Amino acid sequence: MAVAGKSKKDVLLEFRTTEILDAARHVFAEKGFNDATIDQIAALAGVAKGTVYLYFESKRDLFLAALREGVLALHAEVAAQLLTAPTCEAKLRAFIAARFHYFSRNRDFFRIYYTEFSHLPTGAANARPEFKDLYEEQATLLETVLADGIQLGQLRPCSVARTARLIYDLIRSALAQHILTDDPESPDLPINSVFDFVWNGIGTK
Amino acid sequence: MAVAGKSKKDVLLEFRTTEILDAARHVFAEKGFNDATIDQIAALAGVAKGTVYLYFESKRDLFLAALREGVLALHAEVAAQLLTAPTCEAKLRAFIAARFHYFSRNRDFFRIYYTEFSHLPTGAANARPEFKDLYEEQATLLETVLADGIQLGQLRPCSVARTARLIYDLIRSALAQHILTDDPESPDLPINSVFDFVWNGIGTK
DNA sequence: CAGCCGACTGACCGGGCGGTCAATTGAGAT
DNA sequence: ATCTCAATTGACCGCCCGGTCAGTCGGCTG
Repeated sequence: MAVAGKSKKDVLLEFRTTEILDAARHVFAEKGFNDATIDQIAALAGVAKGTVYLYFESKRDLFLAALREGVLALHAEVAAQLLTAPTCEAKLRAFIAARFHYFSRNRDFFRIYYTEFSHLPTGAANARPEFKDLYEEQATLLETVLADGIQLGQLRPCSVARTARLIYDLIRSALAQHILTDDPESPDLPINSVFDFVWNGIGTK
Repeated sequence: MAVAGKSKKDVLLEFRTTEILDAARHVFAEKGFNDATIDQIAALAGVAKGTVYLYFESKRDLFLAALREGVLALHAEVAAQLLTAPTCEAKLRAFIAARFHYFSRNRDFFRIYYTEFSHLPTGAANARPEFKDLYEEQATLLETVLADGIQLGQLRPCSVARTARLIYDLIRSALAQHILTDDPESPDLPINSVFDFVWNGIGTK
């Protein structure tokens, strides 16, 4: 049948694509963008170098594809978790927890996400405007939660944009501590620490 | 006199060194380590490429020297400010303010500091153990402030190491927003925002 | 079985840049 | 004026790696 015929080709294509993307994520995570080579990625994926270029335009394109795929999955998961949280406090906690859980399962991805994200604000020549949008999307999600909370009097008034960015980066920082120190510990402790820090600050009353 | 003779040579040496370090900082800040070239740095410093190698062993060595110089100056300034602060609350505020003021005056340096710092926790092949120490030193400073505050009952108990790291990264994040968006605005507003966030959290009460 | 076609291969190319070093310069010393 | 030598120069070298493409392979079709 037509469907099966098409699907057969697609399955192979998707298999190769996944294979290469996984290899890319691993090598990029290990070496960083500049020190990773296409040869290493191809070898890990079990294909020849030329094959990589049948599936991706360039090294940068491959990197961005690996990043994009991960970011989209992350955002989908976070958004889904937010929907199930009733209160503003629960939403904030869900936002933190969802990110911790996702990245605990995708450590290689966290590495490239973390460093790439750090490059963004420098606005260097290697600026990736297409990713500004992906990140903005999440920041906006958090801003909405904050704005609602302030509206309902559950949060102290503050600059929503500024605060959202602070919380966002705070979570990244805590994630780095948790993920990058091959710490197999459950993520529940850091999740609670971060939430408590954000919600209550460090001062007494 | 001997002093003058020696000093004459030293003055030239120091002049060239400074010249090259400033140029390096600017180019590295603009392009990042990999995309910066020694030729660009030499041109900006007004010397030939070979001259750079009379003063620094390698590209990496030059980069580290530029970074180290800035970090040492920063740390000296922060430590000095901390001494003048009587209470734990004042010390925390001084810690934040000193960093904002230093980096406002050294924007090129902030760029390389920021990105280099982001690479550290990834522990990639390009790990720079010598810098772990420089950073640790500051984290320890902050930990001492926190430990004292808890001791005196001015802070809620918490994991000192973990919290110090969170605050440290929070400041970096806020600095990035302030410095990297050619925002000429006075640093006082973000300083207060960060302090308030750290001290009180976002929740009501 | 023959012939076709698209997926895959990997030797090769070219450019870019870190690093070198023989040649040059010029400021004192004699 | 001439010598000396340290500081400086910039043409040059060689490596590395992203990207290419002529050739191979294997499965499907008639």
